[in-house]
Formats: sequence, C-alpha cells, structure tokens
Amino acid sequence: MGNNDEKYESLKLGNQLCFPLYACSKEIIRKYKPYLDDIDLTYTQYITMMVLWEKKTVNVKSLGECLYLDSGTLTPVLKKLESKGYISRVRSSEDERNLVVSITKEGEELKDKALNIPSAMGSCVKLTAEEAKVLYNLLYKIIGNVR
Amino acid sequence: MGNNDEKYESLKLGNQLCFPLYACSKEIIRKYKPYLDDIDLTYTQYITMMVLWEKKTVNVKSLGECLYLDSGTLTPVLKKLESKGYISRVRSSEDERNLVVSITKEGEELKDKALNIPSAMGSCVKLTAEEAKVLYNLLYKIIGNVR
DNA sequence: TTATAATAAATAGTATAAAATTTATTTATC
DNA sequence: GATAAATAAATTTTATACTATTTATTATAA
Repeated sequence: MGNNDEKYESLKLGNQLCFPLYACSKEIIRKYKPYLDDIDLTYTQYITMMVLWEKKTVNVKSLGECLYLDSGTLTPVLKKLESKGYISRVRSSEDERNLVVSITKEGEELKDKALNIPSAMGSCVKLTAEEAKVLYNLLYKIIGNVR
Repeated sequence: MGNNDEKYESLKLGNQLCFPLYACSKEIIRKYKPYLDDIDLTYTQYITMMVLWEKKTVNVKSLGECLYLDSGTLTPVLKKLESKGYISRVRSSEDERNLVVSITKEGEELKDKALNIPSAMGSCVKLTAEEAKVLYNLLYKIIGNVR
C-alpha cells in the first residue's frame, strides 16, 4: 500500500456520496412502478399530478420550478396527461406566452385511487420517523446549497 | 380545515421523501456537468469508469451489479467509452456469453484528469463530514431495504 | 414607434433508464 | 448426445432529462 493507492481513494465508487443518492433515487422509483402502473401513471406524471392535486391550476413555468424540470421535459409529460384526460392545457388570455395547466374532474378522481401509495412506499423504505426526518432535511439542505 | 384536507396530506409533494431524493440526485448530477465536460464524460460514463479504474477488468453482468444498471443501459454506454478509446470490449474465451470490459492506457490516463472532481463536488454540496456520513448510511440503508 | 430585449413553450438532438423480447451460448437432464 | 433450461448481451420500445435552438409573444428603450 504505497502513496499511489491513497492518491485515488476519492475516485472509488464506494467513497462517493452522489452515487448512493443516484442509485437510491432510481431504486425507489422502480419500487413505485407496480403501484403507479395500477393508476396508469409514470413517476414523472405522478409528481406532476401531485402539484395539480394541490394547486388545481399552474402554468408550465412555475410547475417546472416546483419539480426542478424545464419545458423540454414537461411538455411531453403534460401532453400525455392531457391525452389521458387528467389535465387541460390552455394558453393564458392575459399573456399568450403562458400555458395554463388545470386539473380536470377525472384528474381529481384519480387522487382517491392514489391515496394508498404513500403508505405503501413508506413501508418498503423502512426508515424510522426520526431517520426519515433527518434524511429529508439533509436532502433539502443539499438542494439549497447546490442551487 | 375539515376532514377532507387532512385526508390528502400524504399526497402533497412537500410530504414526500422520494421527491427530494430524486431532485437532489438530478441537481448534483447537473452540478457535475461542467467538470465532466472537461474530461468529455457523462455522469453514467463517469461512474462506469470509476469501476474500471478500480477493477481494471469486469464483465457487463457484474458491472451492472455494481452500478444497479442492466445491459440495456450499459451496452450503449460501453460502446461509447470504447469509441473514445477508454475501454476495450472482448468476448470471454472461456464463456462466449460474457463480454469482458477492460480499461485501456488512455482510460488509465483519464484517471489523473478526474482527480480534482470529487473535492470540487464536495465543496459545492457543503455538508459537514458528520452530515455526509449520516446521509451516506441512510441512503445505503434504504437501498438495502428496497432491494 | 420601431427595433431590441426578455420571457415562455415547444422542438431537436443526445444520453439515460426500465421492461420486454431476441439471440447466442452454455449447462443440465434425460 | 439431443433437448430443455438457464444465462449473458444486445435490441426494441417507451419515457425521461438536459442543452441548445426556435418560435411566439410581450415589454422596454432609443
């Protein structure tokens, strides 16, 4: 074990913080899949609907700020949700540059079908309430620092 | 504030643990981009090279187990890294089903150019050593629970 | 008021990812 | 030894994501 080995320690996968973040995010989203399949939503469509369930109406710009996504990602997602009948997409009359996204009756009804998902996911992540809180705060701390 | 509001609390974006995980992962990978652009690697190519820097040689199957990725994702990544001259892809003579991925001299040389990246990323995430350790352990705990 | 700047979505191009299927090869069983 | 089962990659399909560009619209400045 000479100098040469220590030099590259920081480049080992096991010493990264980003990699478990990336892997954990993907693995959890994969775990969501069977539940989301039941209501015919993808993960991105699901978090988009969460914003709509809460706000009823939002334009693409501020939706993107909520989800940290831009129009390049959101446009096809929103068109898909529109084709499923869960949202409407209408240009704002005050400012035609803005596209106003609103939830439909069908979209509202979907909310009840999704009610079981959060607890189902919680029970497969298996953290204590305290651990979940610590993790939640650390993640938002990083997001705040990075942006 | 009646019963009806509380009923849907668990479906609010702000009450999810998965969403900040997903957002945090993406934001950090976005932060990596300028550093990775300098050495002409994408994030997926970077973590693939990390495994190769450490192991020198690995087949696609076990590489996928390291990275939680399958051949559908890895095949195009590995072909790209091969075209850049950083790795070689050769079928195993003992078992032709296995594709043996090995690092080249150019790939080894790239390691030195990547040496500054971990500390640069660490300083933009801005967690204390203790916080980083707690986060690291929680993430691997979830990965272990979910899989 | 007309050219310029700014803003918001959409689009194009590249790279992931996951799931399912296909192909090639090897192992196991009869 | 032929057939079935298992394994490993590659391929296909669908859906994200990011960057950069384009288009349409609105606001601003000379």
